[in-house]
Amino acid sequence: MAKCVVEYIKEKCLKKTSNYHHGNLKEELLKQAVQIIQTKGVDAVTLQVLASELGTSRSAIYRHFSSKNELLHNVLLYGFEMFDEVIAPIFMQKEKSVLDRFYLMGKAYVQFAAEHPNLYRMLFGEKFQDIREDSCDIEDEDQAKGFHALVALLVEGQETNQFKKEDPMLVAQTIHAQVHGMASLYIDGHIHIKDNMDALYEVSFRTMTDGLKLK
Amino acid sequence: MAKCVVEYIKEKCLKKTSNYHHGNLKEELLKQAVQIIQTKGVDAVTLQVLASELGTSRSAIYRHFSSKNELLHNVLLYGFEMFDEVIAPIFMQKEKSVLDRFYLMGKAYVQFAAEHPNLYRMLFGEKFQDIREDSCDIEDEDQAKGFHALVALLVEGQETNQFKKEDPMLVAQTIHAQVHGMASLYIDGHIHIKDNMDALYEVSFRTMTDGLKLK
DNA sequence: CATTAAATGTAGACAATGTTCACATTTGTT
DNA sequence: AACAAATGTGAACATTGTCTACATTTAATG
Repeated sequence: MAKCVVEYIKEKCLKKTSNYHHGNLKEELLKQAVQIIQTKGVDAVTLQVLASELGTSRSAIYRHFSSKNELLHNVLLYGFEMFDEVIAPIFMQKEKSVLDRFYLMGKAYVQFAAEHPNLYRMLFGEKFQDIREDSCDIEDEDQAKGFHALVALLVEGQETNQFKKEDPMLVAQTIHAQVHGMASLYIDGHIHIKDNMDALYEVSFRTMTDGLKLK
Repeated sequence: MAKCVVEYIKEKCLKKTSNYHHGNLKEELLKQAVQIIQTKGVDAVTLQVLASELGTSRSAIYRHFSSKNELLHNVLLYGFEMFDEVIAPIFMQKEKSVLDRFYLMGKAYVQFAAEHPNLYRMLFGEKFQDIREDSCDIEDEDQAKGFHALVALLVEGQETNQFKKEDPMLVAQTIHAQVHGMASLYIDGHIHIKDNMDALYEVSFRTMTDGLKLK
């Protein structure tokens, strides 16, 4: 009922000027794709849906992207930017203690995954492995940026005699595995115990940091 | 070249008796599906490929499975059995110390994922979340079997004053997150540093157990 | 053994998918 | 004003999962 009206208005608005040339179809396509991904998952992104939602045709999309995969590739870039803007700044808060920054980083990481499960799966899952490898942009600029900050934080902890002296790279990967594991298990339905994700995070953080500390 | 001969022989063998009734198509379908999954991933499992590989037609499959998804569901059952046969026995080796059993369990877990990445992704990934939830068989008998053994091991460690007294369920999930995280990052291409997966496991194990131990 | 019923396999259709191609329209430049 | 570049359209294609009507083989029953 109400949806019909919405559809009607949308149609009107889209037809406003000429209806042939859309103007900024490329950007609209990306926005629409992101929205569908977040609400219904990446498999729900269909050229047909994408096109009709924007009042155009499937083949028009190929004027802006050489393939569906290339479109998703662009979405991935946005996703990594978003992710980075959430995580990276935390490492820079030098006024906070090393442990506090650890805590906040992990929390933010898990929360991002919980709030954007479908996007998170795209960023770290299998499906777009090739895309990540192809574009050096991502591995080196975005994701690795956060990772290197993590390593730096570990070194800082070691040099101030708070942490044991293990290989910082390996420790960073250990920590990444911990938060990625929590996030993945959560968004893939392996943590049933009624919403005690917070309690799990506390125990994980305590265990991990106790393991890192100098005795 | 050689493939043509193989195809020819396979055709001959399949045609041996009657060529109409296959005999044990259901089992063959499952086997074939598993093989394709392990070599090319679950997305490569196509009814067309499945059928022609076995010298039959797409629609014949529907005499044995109500849908492609139900076929994959059966594969999932086999997968969980395999997984369980690898992991569960380790917990039972009472002659070994608690820490040793931890070490071996985690190692076996990660190795299973590394050796059967596509199968592992099916078992713990998002795609078959619904299937896992539907069939209580899996959650309660198989996967949870290993999980409960892990909890029991933790309790044993606590009662013998080796481990801190945290909620065993939450600690078990922490540990699961750690190994699942390692496994996932590895098979999804996030651990590049030349095959030092073993070194990573050592650091992770040390950190985790140091965090669990009573000081 | 003959007949019937159940199990199993086949061919063809369907809609939906991503992709391509020839063609149409709009925009920008000379 | 004319032309070229950019952008959008509609029809076609092969491939996907699924369904239906029909064929054949196997099993059971008289």
